[in-house]
Amino acid sequence: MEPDISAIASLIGETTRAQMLMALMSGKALTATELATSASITSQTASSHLSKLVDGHLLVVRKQGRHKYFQLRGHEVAELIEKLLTLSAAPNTSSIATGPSDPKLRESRVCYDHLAGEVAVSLYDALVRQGYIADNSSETLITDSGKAFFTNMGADIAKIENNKRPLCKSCLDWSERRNHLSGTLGQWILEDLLSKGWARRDLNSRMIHFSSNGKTLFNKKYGIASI
Amino acid sequence: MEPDISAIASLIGETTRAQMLMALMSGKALTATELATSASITSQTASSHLSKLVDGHLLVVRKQGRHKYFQLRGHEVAELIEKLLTLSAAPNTSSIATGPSDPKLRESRVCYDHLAGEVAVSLYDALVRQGYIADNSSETLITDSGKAFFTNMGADIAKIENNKRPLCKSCLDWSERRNHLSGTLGQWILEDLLSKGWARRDLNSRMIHFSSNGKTLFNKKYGIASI
DNA sequence: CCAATAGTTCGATGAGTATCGAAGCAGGAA
DNA sequence: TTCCTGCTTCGATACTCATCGAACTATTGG
Repeated sequence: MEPDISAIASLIGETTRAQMLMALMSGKALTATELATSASITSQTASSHLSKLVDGHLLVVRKQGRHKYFQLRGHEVAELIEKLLTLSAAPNTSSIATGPSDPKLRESRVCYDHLAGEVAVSLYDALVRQGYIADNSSETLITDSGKAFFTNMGADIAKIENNKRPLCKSCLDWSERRNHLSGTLGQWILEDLLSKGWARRDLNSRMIHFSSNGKTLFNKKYGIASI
Repeated sequence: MEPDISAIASLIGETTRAQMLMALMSGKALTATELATSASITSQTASSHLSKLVDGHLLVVRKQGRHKYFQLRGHEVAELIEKLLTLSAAPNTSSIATGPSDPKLRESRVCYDHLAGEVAVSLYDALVRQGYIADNSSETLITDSGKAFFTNMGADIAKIENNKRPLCKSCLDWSERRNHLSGTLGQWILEDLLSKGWARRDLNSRMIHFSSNGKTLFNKKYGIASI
């Protein structure tokens, strides 16, 4: 028998559940009540939805005291949602025509485990321009000079390369409609800039807030031309 | 506003519509009645579903006389369904535990525009073994000797490479749980072996039937060790 | 022109399910 | 213990939507 794709799709195909999943695209683990309030429903309803999402293997749950922390099951689930995002954003751009309600969200946000938005697209372009990654329109690769560059930045390339997941992967940005960097390297960049204190996650959204100093350093280190 | 992923997901999240989409994963254009019978519903119901799928930009329709031919909108939609397939197949393997009902389907089938199943996995392995493609666990690439090999096979590499779509792309096979070849090269291989008459599409399913002679030639040309 | 086939529209029915109030359970705090 | 909070279970309600019969439009073939 072919697997039944409708089971998983119908889990996502419900507005409130979809809202919860989008909230979890921040990569953070959220409690049941946090997810309930973010989707504007009661805790009873949220509980029902969340158990369905866990049963459907889209979420994992970790119990901690009297709290239950929910998270996306892994990057595979995140990638599925990304694909849905780009397909959802594509056709309506002309018909809805209104810009994004939140310009800050358009500028920089988290896409599960890597950076997205204008900043991420600029970063991608800058890395290509400097020859650290190569985008030959078929696939995205890290170059030798790129490996040297990231090693110099403090990354353990061998470690993050030794993974089933691709090191580099271009991921279509739904707001910019251009490539940004995903994969384990994209993951490292996000973790690195958070640990360096250049930016911090928003508490309640997928947004990323750069400090003005952090933004300057980020642009300088990665050779991004600031306007 | 973030795009609403639930709209598209709910289109797929209905069993009969999902069946129709799976039927269209054969890559062929099918008429409304063909899709209706394949999903065991009346033409009225099918008509309703199909118009929703077209409105949701998952299908395109082409009118020809009194027939309406439906097709997946493009490889992006096919890739979304592939991702759903692998996620759907993954968790239940141990719980359901039964093999695929149709061993022929497991052996070789079409995945929108490329080959899938055991044959496709063997092909992938053979190409890697001979150094025609390189799978460095991060991404899949065609090598120079691979380019020479496929040019010798009659492919116009420059033409199929000059595309927004990746030339090589590994695609996880849901039945084998291993990589097979997708992308424009995977597309070329399928078209080539069909045009050479080594195999033919099944009329009513995603199955691919190799002629015994065609299978021998296929194995020989691509250096696949037959058991 | 008439018959046959492909597909659509409309309306009624029915199944599935999201929602929340009320009650219950469990972990942590006083 | 007693209270408070986070989460779950149960049951009733309401809403969405898949389904099909019946009637209708459009295209092809004689």
